[in-house]
Amino acid sequence: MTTLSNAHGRLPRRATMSDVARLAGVSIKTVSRVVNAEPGVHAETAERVLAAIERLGFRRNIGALNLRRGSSTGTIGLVLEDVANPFYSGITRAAEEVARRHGRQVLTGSSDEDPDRERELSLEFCARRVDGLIVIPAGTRHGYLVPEIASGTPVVFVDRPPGDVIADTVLVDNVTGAAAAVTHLAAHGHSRIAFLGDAPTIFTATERLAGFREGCARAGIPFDQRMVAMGPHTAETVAAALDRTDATAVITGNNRITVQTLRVLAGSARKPALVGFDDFELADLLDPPVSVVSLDPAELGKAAAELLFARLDGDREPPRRIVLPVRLTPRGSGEVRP
Amino acid sequence: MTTLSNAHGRLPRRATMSDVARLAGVSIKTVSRVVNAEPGVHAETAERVLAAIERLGFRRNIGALNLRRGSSTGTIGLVLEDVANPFYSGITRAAEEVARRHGRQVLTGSSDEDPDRERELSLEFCARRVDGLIVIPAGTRHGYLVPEIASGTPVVFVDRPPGDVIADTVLVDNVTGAAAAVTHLAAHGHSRIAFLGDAPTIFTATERLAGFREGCARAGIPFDQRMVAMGPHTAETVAAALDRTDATAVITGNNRITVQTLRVLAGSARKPALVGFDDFELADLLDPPVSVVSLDPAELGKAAAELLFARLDGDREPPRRIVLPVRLTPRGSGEVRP
DNA sequence: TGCGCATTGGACAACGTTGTCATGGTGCCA
DNA sequence: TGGCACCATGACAACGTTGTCCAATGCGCA
Repeated sequence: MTTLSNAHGRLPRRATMSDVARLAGVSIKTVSRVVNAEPGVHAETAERVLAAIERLGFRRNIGALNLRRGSSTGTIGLVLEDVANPFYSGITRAAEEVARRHGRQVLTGSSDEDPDRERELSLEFCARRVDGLIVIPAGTRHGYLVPEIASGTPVVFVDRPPGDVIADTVLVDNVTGAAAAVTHLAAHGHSRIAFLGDAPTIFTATERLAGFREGCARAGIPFDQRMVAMGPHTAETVAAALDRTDATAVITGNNRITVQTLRVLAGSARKPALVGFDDFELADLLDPPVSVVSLDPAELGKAAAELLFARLDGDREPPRRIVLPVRLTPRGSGEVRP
Repeated sequence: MTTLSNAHGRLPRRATMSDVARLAGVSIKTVSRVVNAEPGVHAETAERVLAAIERLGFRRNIGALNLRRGSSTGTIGLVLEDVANPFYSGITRAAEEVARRHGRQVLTGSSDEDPDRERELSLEFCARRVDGLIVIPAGTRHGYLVPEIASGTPVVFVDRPPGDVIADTVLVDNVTGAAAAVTHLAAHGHSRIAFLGDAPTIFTATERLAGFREGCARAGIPFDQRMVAMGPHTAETVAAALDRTDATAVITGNNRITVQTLRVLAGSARKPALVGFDDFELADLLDPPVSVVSLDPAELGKAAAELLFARLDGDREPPRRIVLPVRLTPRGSGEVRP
């Protein structure tokens, strides 16, 4: 049992090849050869070097290696809104997985929907010379990335498209999904359907609203602005929106809003039909089980990362826009009769 | 609208200070001065340099900077089990937050409970010269980190203690928590209580089992090995365990098992009382609402990161072991009568 | 005119590593 | 014994940056 601490004080300096070389009585280059398992080192010498490495706890400095080799840093950057949100952590995990297969590690950062923070994170990642960048945009202006991409750092945008530039983007089919939700509810007899969406500054929010309108039109339901409440949402705004309408059904614009709404409804006598955008754990165990329009976030993350690595592998086609289909999963909450 | 791509082919090289200097007609050092806002550069010269920087899309290479300065790389590493699990992504977010306050960025990696992967990730982070490491151990042997810590990379273990070394650790009070769950159930008249825990190789699993035994003893319930099923768990193993016992109440050992159990129970006529370890979103909206023993993962992440940064700020005290209290949150599922 | 001084710019080394090339020693064969 | 190939090892430069130091220029002032 070893005690891991520096209670003795004085911050030590990490051993370098130079230290190892001195201890082993060889040149730096020989140490390098041993570390890289290059041939041409006498077995006995290698032995001595390895002993010195062990003794000093030497570990090769990857930063210096990257500088010297001028090659990949073996990292990619991932800028998202909030890792603690299961939607984004699902994306993170999938991206991490793909990165691992390609021998890369992942730098993550949460922007909290703050465009400045998104920019700051992205640019700092670039300054660290990540091999590529996956960005879930918080802002609507991404010109700041032009020089980065021009300099060879591929960028893939996920879930929302970039503003004022054209670049690789992976989206989900928000419009079709929201329209499908309306169609589903209409098929169950609903005609007074409320839509609780996120802030209109957020791409997915307006897309889903557009899908809602489209669905209403197709179902012959006149669009009524009073049935729409865009976020950001708190329990109060959700409650107020529901009180304001006589809706028999509600479509919620993302997983956070769905949860807010479920909480509000739990404390209310009203039981409108409900279809949420984004799936969430236990949705099937609620009473009634919550119907959702969803896509596995892992698919988004995977698609984005694979697109990124295709670029890193030399894909020079014009920017792609991938739109992943969503799936309506009826579970009960959308079938409640008016 | 700019198209961000390299459709023209040929991977470009990033501009360096040397390129900027050539374009601006000055020496490299002058560029450095401008970039670092050092005094002693004629305004007009600085202007030229800035123009060149802009034109070339130059961004200072942080790797080279760190090498030269020999200082901090401005990163910390976080090795966890699975970012997609809300418990760990909560820790991640909190650690990220603290890191941000200290001007650091976070490298994350999921070990998937694989000790080799944990080791690989940790050592690679060290090779990248992270300023510190936060590890949620998958394995039980951590001697491999001794040289790293001796070389000045502080390491903090979270949620589970390290094996065969003594180091900074942040845990939760698993024993007390599990015992409290038993006490709670006993107070509601239960004496046949099952415990579904994770694999006994996992520290928290055995601790919680110990707490379970302690709680039984205190409540005067004879401990019965047949009431215990340790994981890993699937829907089948959970169902089998429940079928095998005549338990009127169940304690589940972590958030995954709780969810598995809820699913199994949803398809069953039995409605045992239930107390889960770890809170989870919507636990309060299930029917009945699920009682839990829990701690906000953010508190764990925050405590760990703060301990790490205390070390980085020069704290040389002997290794600390912080045990955070857990809280029993009765919500209904634990009150079901036998 | 000569001197000191402030201002501005540049040469050079170094961070830790590896690629290129050179060197010294050994063994083999004619 | 001379020539040669080969093995093991090392010297040096370079990656991109900054810290240290020195040089050149221009100014004020005696």
